[in-house]
Amino acid sequence: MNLKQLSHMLSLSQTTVSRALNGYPEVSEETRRRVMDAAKRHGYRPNPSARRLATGKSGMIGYVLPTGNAVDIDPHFVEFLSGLGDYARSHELDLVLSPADADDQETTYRRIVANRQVDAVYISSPRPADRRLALVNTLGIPFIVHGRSEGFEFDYPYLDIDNEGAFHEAARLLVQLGHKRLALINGDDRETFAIHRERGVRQALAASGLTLGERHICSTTMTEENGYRAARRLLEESGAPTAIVCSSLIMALGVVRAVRDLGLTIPGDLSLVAHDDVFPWLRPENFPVPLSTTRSSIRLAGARVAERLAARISGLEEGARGEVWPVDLVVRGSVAGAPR
Amino acid sequence: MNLKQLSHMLSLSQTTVSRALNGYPEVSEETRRRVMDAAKRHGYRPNPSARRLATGKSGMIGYVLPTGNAVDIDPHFVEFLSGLGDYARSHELDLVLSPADADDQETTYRRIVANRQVDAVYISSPRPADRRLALVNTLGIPFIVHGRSEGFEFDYPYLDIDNEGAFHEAARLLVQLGHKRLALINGDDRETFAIHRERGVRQALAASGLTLGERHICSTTMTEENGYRAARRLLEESGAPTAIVCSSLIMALGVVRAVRDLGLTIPGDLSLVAHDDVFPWLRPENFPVPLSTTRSSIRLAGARVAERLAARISGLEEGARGEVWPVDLVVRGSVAGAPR
DNA sequence: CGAAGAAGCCAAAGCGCTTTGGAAGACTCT
DNA sequence: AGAGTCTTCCAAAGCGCTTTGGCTTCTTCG
Repeated sequence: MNLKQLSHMLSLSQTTVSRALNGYPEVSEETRRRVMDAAKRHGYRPNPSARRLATGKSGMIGYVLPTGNAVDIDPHFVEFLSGLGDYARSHELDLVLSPADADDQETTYRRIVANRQVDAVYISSPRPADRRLALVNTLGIPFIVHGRSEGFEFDYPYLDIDNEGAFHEAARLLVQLGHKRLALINGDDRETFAIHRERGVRQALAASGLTLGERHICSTTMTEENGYRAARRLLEESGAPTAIVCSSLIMALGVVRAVRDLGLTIPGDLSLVAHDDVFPWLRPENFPVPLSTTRSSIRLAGARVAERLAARISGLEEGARGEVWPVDLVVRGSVAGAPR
Repeated sequence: MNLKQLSHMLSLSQTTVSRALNGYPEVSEETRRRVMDAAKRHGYRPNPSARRLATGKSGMIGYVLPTGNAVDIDPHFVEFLSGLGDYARSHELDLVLSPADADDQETTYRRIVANRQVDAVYISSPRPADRRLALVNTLGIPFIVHGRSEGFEFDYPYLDIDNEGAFHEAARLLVQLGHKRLALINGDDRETFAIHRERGVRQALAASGLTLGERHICSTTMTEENGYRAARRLLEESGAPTAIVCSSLIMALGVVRAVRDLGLTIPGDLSLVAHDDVFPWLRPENFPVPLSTTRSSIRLAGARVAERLAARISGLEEGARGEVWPVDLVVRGSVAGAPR
């Protein structure tokens, strides 16, 4: 059942039927009702390929997926996706994943824009002066950044959590508990979120006249193993930290293992706070010692990003609105006063 | 630059240019070269929307993503995706994720097929007599199942690992080590993979005249917490198992925690084997006691599925070929002779 | 009463590609 | 030489929608 047949059946022109269906004003209410009715009765669905060719709109949103043998997709991605799906599902919005060589995403961005494959894209894990951002900005496709970049002349729309504030709070709490030697086990410090977190910790320390020792900061991919290694190194050196702030629950798993291996205890010998993106399959309250966290649901962020992308596509949202979500500090058993 | 302009520029008809570009034989080699050359020089790229409207082919593969408030996407998904991306990237094949209400995926399948949004789909985590399978089979869209179903009249193309064999091996090893009371902490037993694993364990036990006690089998979503709960229940009852086979590394995390909480040790009091899908961020060799596993890279499976989907789209693969990958049993420190 | 304006509809021209059904010329064969 | 067969190309008809420009008909108002 296509437009031609439907309009024939109604003894109307394709123009009128098309307009009736798409809510244009040049058609009487009565006619519109008749058309809508017939369309529903016969289960008419406009052919997206045709609509697309005519309008250039695809009704899909895009994400360029960095891949490569040495590239691992972050497990956070799947939670973000859940949220995105939650929104997209109810709006018949599909997501196109375009895999790209992690070292050359530009080609892919250009392709999906030139081909008009998607109406909008989102960008995640941005870095300072991220080239992708500059690119999509000049390409002129609607976009939203999940996270933030730095060092651009122009503004851009984004959704981020208050990483700096969150880690500031976490560090401040630890300082208040008497800790003088803090360490930060961070994610990849080429990414903005990690920079913000470090900044938050440093500022909290500075506020009490403390500093983050040069050897008291690590930044690596967020795996259990890297968490373990970092913690071991930190804890085995002289002047070991009495508190650690950690960028991910998965790394915290490694920290906990290291602490155990060294015969130490949490929070007796070491206080630990980690960031929790809220995974359904790994919860901080279930750590051997319930883990204090800075918490923010990445899934909700996914839903919000989808919502805003949809709004931008339909022109409801414009400009470079940035949105920063506050982060909860949830105190559990893994923190205590500094040992002496 | 579109076909019209290009053909004008070459003083050829659109027909000829189109055919030259698409490798049809009705065009002389010399003309073809001229056309190819000009196309490359002017960076001509056929408009996919137009091609799509004309041919009905989209050059994309699809996946219906079950979503919902109570639905969590499995973290395995991201690894599978990495593999899929590895292949797809080098073939300019995009993946369309169509989020659907987990309880009504049929509508979405029908939509993407009717709209010809994708050229092929894959189905994951199938259950016995899975309706999605019957559906795509009748809808006539090329597909591949990642995993297997059971109880259908028809054959279908799939890629699966030898779950039954893997768990058979694991259980057999434990039995050989003298364990008489085994337990299985499984995934959701409505899914075929879980059924196969259970079958494998049961058969290994049966071969030695043993059985899997009714209360020695659990099946739940694969989270750390569920692993913990299952293990606690198992280990606190009288007649507790001396060995556990576990369907996921994440659950195994919970098992290890439970063992610790109860003051027991691995492998002294309990031997443990888990299935490892090979996550970059959580590795069995880094468990407190290196974990024995049945190992199979889900990432490689993703790449293979993409490859086969591409083959099916281009007609290189036909029929209902099933492919079952063997699984490695990797023995590490977490297994030992049964305590007495 | 006639002109101007609004409302409601339509025919047809795109969008940019593929594919059908020839047609013209070159070549082979009897 | 004439019939038949390839080879190589082309014009035009789709694919199914949106949108432009215009044409009636009906109101409204001086």
